[in-house]
Amino acid sequence: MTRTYGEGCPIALSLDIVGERWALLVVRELRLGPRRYRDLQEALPGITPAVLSKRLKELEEYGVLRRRELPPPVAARVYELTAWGAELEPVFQSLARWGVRSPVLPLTGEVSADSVMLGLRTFFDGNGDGDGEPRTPWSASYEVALGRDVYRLRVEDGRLTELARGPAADAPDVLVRTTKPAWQAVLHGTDPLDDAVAAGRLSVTGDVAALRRLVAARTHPTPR
Amino acid sequence: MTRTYGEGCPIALSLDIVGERWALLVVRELRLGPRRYRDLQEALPGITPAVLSKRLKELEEYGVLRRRELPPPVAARVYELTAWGAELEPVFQSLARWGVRSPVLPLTGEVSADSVMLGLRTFFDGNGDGDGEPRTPWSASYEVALGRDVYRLRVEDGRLTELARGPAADAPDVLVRTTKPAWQAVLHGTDPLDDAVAAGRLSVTGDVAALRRLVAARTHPTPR
DNA sequence: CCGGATCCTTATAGATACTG
DNA sequence: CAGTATCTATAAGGATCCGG
Repeated sequence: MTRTYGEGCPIALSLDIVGERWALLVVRELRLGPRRYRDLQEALPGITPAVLSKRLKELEEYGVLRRRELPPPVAARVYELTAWGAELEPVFQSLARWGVRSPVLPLTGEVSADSVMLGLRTFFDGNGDGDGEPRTPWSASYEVALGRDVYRLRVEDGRLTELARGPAADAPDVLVRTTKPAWQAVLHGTDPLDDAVAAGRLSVTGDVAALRRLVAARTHPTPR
Repeated sequence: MTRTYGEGCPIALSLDIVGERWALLVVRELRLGPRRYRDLQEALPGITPAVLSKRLKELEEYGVLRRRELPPPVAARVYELTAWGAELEPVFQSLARWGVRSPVLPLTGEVSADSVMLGLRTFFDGNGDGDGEPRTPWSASYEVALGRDVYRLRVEDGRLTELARGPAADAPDVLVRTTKPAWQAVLHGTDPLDDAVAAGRLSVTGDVAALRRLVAARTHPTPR
C-alpha cells in the first residue's frame, strides 16, 4: 500500500483499500460478473490505462479481485471479484441510496446497462430499509434485453432473488426487449409502461402484469 | 467540484462528493456531533491544514456539513453534519463491517474514543444483517467515561437506541469509568470484564449485569 | 491559542504514444 | 487485446507564518 491513513479504524482501513480514486468504480463494474481490461476501460470513461492497471494490481493484492485466464476457446484474461470483494455490495447500496438524494448535484451523464439493472436491485421495494408498507408478494422470472445486453431476473415472494448477465436458463415468464434509455425512462416513471409498449419503444412477450409489478416495485427516493 | 467522474450513476455521484482523499474521514469525525477545526486536525493525524480547509469548504458547498459560530460564552466555530450528511451513516456501517473482515491488512493504529463507541454501535448485535439468533431483549441506560471523553448510551428491547457525547441526562443504570485502551480490550473480548474490574482497569457503578449484557452484545465478525 | 493561509516539495492522476 | 512508457498537470504532504 502506498499511502495509508494509518489508523486502527475499520472505516479508514476500508478507505486505504478502496478509497483511492477510481478503485470503487472498478469494483462496481465487476458486480455482475467478470470483465476484461477493455470492458473496464470502456465502462469507465476518463480512466487512463496506467491508472486502471495500477488499481487492478492493488485490488488484486488486497484480495478484492482476482485475475483469471479463460481457457483457449475464449483465450481472454478477465478480472472478477473475490468473495470478500463481493461483500462490498452493502457499500454500493448505501452509497447509491445516499447519492440519489443529493440536493446539489443533478445526476446527469451516461449510465452503463449493468448500472441500470443494479439500480433496479438497489431501489427494489423490500430490499431497502424495510420502511415501506408490506406489498403483495409475487413471483416471476424475467429476461430483459437492452440492445445486446441481456439480463435475467427472478422475483420470489416479492424479493428480488436473482440478477445476472445473460439469458434466462429456462423460459422466463416475461421477455422484454428494449433499449437502455427506454428502459430507464420506464423504470424512472417518466414513460408509462403501457405507453412505451404501445409506441413500440418496448416489446413484451409473456406475462405483462408481472412486468407491471416489477416496474412498480422500483422505488423512487425523494431528493432532499 | 474540481474533479468529477461525470457519470449518471448515483454511486459515482456520491464518490464525486465524498470520494476525495480525507473527505469521508472528516465526515466520520462529525458523526457524534459538532467539532472545531482543531478537534478535526487532532483526530485526523496526517491531514494538513490546507487539505482540511479545502475539504471543509467543499463538503459545506455540497451540503454535507455546515459551519456554525457558537455564541459568545463559547465563541468558537464548529462544523456539524446536515441532515443529509448524517444519512451517510449506512455507508460508514457497511464500510466498517467490510473493512473489519480484511484478509490482508492487520488493523493496527490508534482509534479515537468516538470511533470506539461508534464501533460498539456498528457491531451491536441486532443492528446488523439480522443473521444472529434472537437475543433476550433488555433495556438499560449507560454512561461511559473514557478518560475525559464521556458518552451516554441507551438500550431498549435489545436495540441500541441512543449513543451520544456527554453525560446521561438522568441517572443511568450503569456508570463506567475506564480508559480507552482498557474499554477496547473489554469490548474486543481480550480482557474479560470481570478481570478488568477486579484489576481496577475499569470501575463500574450500578447494574453490573446490564454492563455484561452490553459487552456481550458487541459482535465479532470473522476475518476472512 | 484558534483558524486558517502561504510556500515549497513530493506523489498521484491525466494525456498521449507506443509495444509485447 | 492488454497493457507500458513518457511527459505534464494537479493534488496532497510538510513546514512555516499570520491575523484575531
